[in-house]
Amino acid sequence: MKVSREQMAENRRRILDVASRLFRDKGFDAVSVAEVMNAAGLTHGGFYGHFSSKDDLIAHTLAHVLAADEGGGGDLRAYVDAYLSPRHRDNAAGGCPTAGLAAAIRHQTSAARSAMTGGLRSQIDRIGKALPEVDAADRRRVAIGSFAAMVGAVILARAIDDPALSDEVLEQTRSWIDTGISQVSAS
Amino acid sequence: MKVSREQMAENRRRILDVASRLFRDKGFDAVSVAEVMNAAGLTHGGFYGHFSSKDDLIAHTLAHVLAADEGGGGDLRAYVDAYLSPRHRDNAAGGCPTAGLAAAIRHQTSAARSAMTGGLRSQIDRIGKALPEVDAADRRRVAIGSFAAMVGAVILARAIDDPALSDEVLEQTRSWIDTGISQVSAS
DNA sequence: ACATTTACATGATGGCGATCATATTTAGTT
DNA sequence: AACTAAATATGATCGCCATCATGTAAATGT
Repeated sequence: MKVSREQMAENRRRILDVASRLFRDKGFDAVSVAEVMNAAGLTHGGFYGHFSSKDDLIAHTLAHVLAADEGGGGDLRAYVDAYLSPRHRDNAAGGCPTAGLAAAIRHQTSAARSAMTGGLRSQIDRIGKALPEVDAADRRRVAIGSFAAMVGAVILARAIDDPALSDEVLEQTRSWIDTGISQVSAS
Repeated sequence: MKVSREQMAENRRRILDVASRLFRDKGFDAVSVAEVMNAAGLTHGGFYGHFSSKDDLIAHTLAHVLAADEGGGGDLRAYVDAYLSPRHRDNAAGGCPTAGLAAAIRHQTSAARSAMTGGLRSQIDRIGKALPEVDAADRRRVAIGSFAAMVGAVILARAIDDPALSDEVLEQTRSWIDTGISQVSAS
């Protein structure tokens, strides 16, 4: 049955939303097209009316979720703390798409890689701009170094099978970033 | 045809070697059992004489490659430089298994997660011991923070579709680690 | 109202890949 | 030398999944 133009747009949005959660949670390969459609309250048949292929869905999902992901623009200290929290580690489905998906981008189409590159570029810029206390000359280094450490720490913490060591990776990385930032502060 | 006891052991070693390269290069899901066996110069049939399942192969491969990966024990500065080089970024198949596989471990069996955890623990220890110039109180923080940044930077650099930005992520992270380490040095 | 288009549902299809069954050949053993 | 057991090869099987084909009914335009 046909649905209203508006309803269709909402369906598409819901597909992208649930796809972004499922992909972050289980990875691109482990999520089937039918699973995404079911999670969006539809059946698999309508899929190709919205996207030309699963790869196309992946690329659009990345653009969608990276555009929505605007973290790091405000209070950087709070952002880093939340990023390196056990809560974020344990919430891959709703967490940072970079931490959840960046490593898998290597095996995706060039459209997906391009979307991810754009997302990373603006994320690095946002973090740099949120470092007013840091000398301009150091900003880019601090932004990139900190973000790399954050992403790496969350990936490692999620991989580790020992809660104590996993927590320690998060905490020590937070402390390492903290000292790194304050030591290059202009004040 | 049956082969000698010794030949079989060598076959098993070769299976693990090629599997570790293929998995690092293409990811666990994108590599089939038959592909591994062919790369090892065998056919798919003999596989289940060596391993009970693909998951079993993954777990053994991780233990194999993480035991072999002894980087970071010697000159730390050289290790960091090599790790954050374009050469390492472009050589996932032969590169650090943590950078290549850690993010995918979340979706693997507990045996695989356990193998990875052990590998990470010893890697962090090795880096800590390679930091003689750093105060003992700071060693763990520096080791974990640096390693997280290294892993994160390589993952990001591999995800980015723009050579200039990818190179910059590597270089800025190297510089960030450099200043971070020297500023907590005891000397 | 009617015609037409279209979004979605249901139901194939085809290929790939993990795993299993069986045959073959040869290393160990006696 | 003959026997047995084992390692690998060849050839199914079975399920999953991306994609396609077709039906249906409701929305939109006239």
